[in-house]
Amino acid sequence: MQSEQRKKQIQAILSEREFVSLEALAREIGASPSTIRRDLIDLENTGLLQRTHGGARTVARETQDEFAFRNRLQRFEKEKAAIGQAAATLVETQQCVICDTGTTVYEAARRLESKMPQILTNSLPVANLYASSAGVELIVSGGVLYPRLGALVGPVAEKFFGQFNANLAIMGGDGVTADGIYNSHTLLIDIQRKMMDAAERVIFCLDSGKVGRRSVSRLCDLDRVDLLITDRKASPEILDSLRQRGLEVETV
Amino acid sequence: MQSEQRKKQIQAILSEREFVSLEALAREIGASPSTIRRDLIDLENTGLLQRTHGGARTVARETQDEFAFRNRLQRFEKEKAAIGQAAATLVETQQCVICDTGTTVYEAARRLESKMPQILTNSLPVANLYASSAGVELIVSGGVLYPRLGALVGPVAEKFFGQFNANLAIMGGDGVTADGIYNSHTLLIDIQRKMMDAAERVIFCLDSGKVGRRSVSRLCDLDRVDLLITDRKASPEILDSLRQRGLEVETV
DNA sequence: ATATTTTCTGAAAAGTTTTGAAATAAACCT
DNA sequence: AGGTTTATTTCAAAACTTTTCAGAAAATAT
Repeated sequence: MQSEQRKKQIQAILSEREFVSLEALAREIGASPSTIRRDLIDLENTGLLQRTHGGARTVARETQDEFAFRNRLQRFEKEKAAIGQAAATLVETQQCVICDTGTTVYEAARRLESKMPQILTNSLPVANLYASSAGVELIVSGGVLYPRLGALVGPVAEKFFGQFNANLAIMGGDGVTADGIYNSHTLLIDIQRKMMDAAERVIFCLDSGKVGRRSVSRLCDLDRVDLLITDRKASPEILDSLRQRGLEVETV
Repeated sequence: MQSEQRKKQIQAILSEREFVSLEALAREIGASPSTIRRDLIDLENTGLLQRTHGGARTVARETQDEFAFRNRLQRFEKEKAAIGQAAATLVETQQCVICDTGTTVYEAARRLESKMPQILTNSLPVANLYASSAGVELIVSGGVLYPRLGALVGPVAEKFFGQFNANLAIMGGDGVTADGIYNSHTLLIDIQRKMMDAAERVIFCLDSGKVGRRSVSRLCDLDRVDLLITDRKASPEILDSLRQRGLEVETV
């Protein structure tokens, strides 16, 4: 059997188990340990696995699923998509839009291509959306990458949003009550405030699971928000209480 | 049987399996190994498959190519990987490394995980590498996304690299002669200079196709470079002329 | 239609790369 | 520390490629 074929087989085996011993590989593939070892060296050099004593293991990150957040997209998937769609229609051609991190904002961002917008973002997933599209001008804030979210955080990101002015900010969060908007990621809060300061109009996109909920950190009062978009499953009582506080609410 | 007919058959076979041995092809098609081999050479030259020892494989592997730049990775693929590997070994644990844009630098960057480095970069592909890896601290420069390269450019990116100090800069380019390093992407030049200023040690990774070549813009003199890593196919005469100018050159 | 040139094919010789085994060195475990 | 397991190095055999060449097939010219 040829080297290419063997390497493919090794990768297939490693995609199922996390670790394989050299001995097991040699047995399963039917080649000598020396040969397998050489294959492993090659595969390690191309970054496809990690060699260990006695075998090999998968390299830590899964190159397939870019972001852990992709998985979270499952919950309220349809609702998030509808909210995103509604937010995207509020953007006019060639406007400058700030896009926050989070799945719902991501759903909005991916529907903006036809508007030829200028997008300011600290979200790596959003940046990747338009990485090979010439129609959208995408400006990425700098910052330290916060792995779980794919968000750029820290002083560099914060300063970035202090420099610009935008027509619109499409924001996300983890909860909203009559007391204000909440977010569980404390690192993001200061950046989100700067985003809101920089935008003429602030829109929050929160699925119904977040309406009426609080989270660790309070981001802002409701009067800092121009529009909340959520879905029809949200409790009407709570939405009423928000409207009474002067917040414009749209349900989709 | 005609050559065109055989080639069509080879492609049909390869569209089903990912790899075929020469022997199997010769048997299935009913031609001598010599003939099949010549067909494979032709098909490889037109980029329709990749020849290997003992057979051929489809070229369309790595379905995850998020970026157009991935396609360019085909040329000098092995050389770039080897150069990247060599550059990665120069990084010590927990060092701070600046990673430029470009495929060769990308190959180096993806081999840094075990070094637990702090990476500063304006390359979106590099950022994505460690988007869900906690072991690497990744700091992304801000900037306007230049779609074709996945690079962040402009004053934000330039200023970013002016703020930091790093142990090492792993750089790419489009050409090197005794007159200096060249790059065809003018937008990147100013940023690259800032990267080099910020690093204690500057390493350029250029495959042999770029040795002895010039390009539109001159990036810097050779004395700004601490080490050039290239592959063995590079012309020895030109490498000698570079060494005579005091440049340290490593071939892999 | 026939002769001549050109291209293509398959086989053999010469040169590389790859492989598995043995010897040596390093790493791991208790 | 001592014993065991795993890696690295080394080397000859095997497998594969490239080169070369003569004959067959195809194309072109006469």
